Amino acid sequence: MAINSLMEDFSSLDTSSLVDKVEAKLVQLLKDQKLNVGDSIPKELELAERLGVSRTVIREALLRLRVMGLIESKKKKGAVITSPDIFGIISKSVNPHILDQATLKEMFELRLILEIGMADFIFQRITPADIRELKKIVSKEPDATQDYLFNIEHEIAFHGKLYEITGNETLKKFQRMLLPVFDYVHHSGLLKKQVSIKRYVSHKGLVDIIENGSPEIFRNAMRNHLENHFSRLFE
Amino acid sequence: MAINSLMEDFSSLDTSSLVDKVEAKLVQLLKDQKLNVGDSIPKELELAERLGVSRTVIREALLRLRVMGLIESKKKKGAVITSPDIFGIISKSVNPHILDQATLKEMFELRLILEIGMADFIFQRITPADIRELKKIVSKEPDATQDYLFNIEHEIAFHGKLYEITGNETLKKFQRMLLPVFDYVHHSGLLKKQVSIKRYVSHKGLVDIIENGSPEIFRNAMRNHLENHFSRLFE
DNA sequence: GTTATGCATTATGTATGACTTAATAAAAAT
DNA sequence: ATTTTTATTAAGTCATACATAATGCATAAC
Repeated sequence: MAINSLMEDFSSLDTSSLVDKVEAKLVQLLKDQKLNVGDSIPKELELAERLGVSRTVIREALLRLRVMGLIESKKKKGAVITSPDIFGIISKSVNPHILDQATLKEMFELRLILEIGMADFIFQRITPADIRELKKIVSKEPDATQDYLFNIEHEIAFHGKLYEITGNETLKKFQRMLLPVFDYVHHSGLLKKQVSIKRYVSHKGLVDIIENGSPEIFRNAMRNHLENHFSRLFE
Repeated sequence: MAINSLMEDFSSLDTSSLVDKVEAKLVQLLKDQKLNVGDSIPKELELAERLGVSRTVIREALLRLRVMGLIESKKKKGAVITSPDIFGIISKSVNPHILDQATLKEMFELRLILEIGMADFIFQRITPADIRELKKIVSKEPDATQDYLFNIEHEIAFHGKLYEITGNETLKKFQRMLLPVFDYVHHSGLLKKQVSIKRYVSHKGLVDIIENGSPEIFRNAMRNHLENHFSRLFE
């Protein structure tokens, strides 16, 4: 029993640093005081005084918030609250060369999941202008013999447009984050070799379905279109 | 011509702070030198000396890397490279109270996309043990009249298990990040009121399909299962 | 010989004060 | 009234000192 309570004391040992605490306090300040985007928070010195720590600590804590995209600090004006662009922030820190291989492979999979799952949003929000643009992109589709880079570019243009059609900016940013990863994984030795470059449902086929089909049909078509990628994962 | 070169000067105007530059240099160091996870980078003072800036600047730059999850600094041992847990990092900064409404709604949509899109991975990687567990969860399914919190808990248990089955840890972390957002959006006035709580394909129905059906069938069933959410977005 | 214990060392963490720079506001000049 | 100058303010940068905690080594204990 005595040991038990001792253990509890151990587990509840506060291992967090001063900066950690200040950071938590500041985040809570943002939450509690219902501060809106654009509002400015107290000056470094004032915070330092109020929390009874040095300006150094305050600066580090504020810096963390800044890296997380919660605030933006301007000279003279102090720090103002910003609407955090999460994926903008992290896409900066998503570096295929640094991420471990397991994570990279999982992000590769994530793309496949997204493109199959987003069918309903495409059908719900597509406009005639979108369809025209898709057709324009498809009309420029290079045949397999053409320059590799040109193929990549076309891939990105087509699939990127699909993301755009969903009208979901967060999703689009997510894709932008995934792009370099996908390319990296595709060419690294991380996956099995591409067995056959059979051509499944083409981009043109997908556009036809978008125009005349349904989300259900589109999902299966997209799944088929991505078969080359899936087979490298599953077989 | 003069104007042109002037413009170039403008565009290339270096607006970045000292810390920005040091940060970039450090990231490049990680990339170039092919440093592996676990390797340690030079000490603060050494970096300060080599780059000709104060330790303060170095510390700020290192702090950024730390917030991004690229390094971890230990006393005495200096900073060591870590495998960044991206979603772990951002889920810390995903705070429904701080994110703007548009982003929140988009993240709500993101969940729907994921759960429909992940069918293939479920079917590919599911084990008999998984099916048993799913059935166990379903057997405890509360009827609609029961305690609200209990329902939520059940929802999370079931859908969380599905994510787990995909074997994609990154996806799972992503879900954990989305969870509070989803709950928040569900109850805020952000979406249209839930028109009818018709019951579509049930959890039990989904399990049956997982056992005897195919990814194609599952996708449509899941789409139907989520109809209540979709209708709040689309109608 | 192996295991504790204590001590010195080292690198990050925190504190303080001074100075630089840039943005804003106030004052002065036109 | 508008522009220019000046002063002020708060963040950015620097230097230094000390605190704290982890590591390794030396010594002591068994």
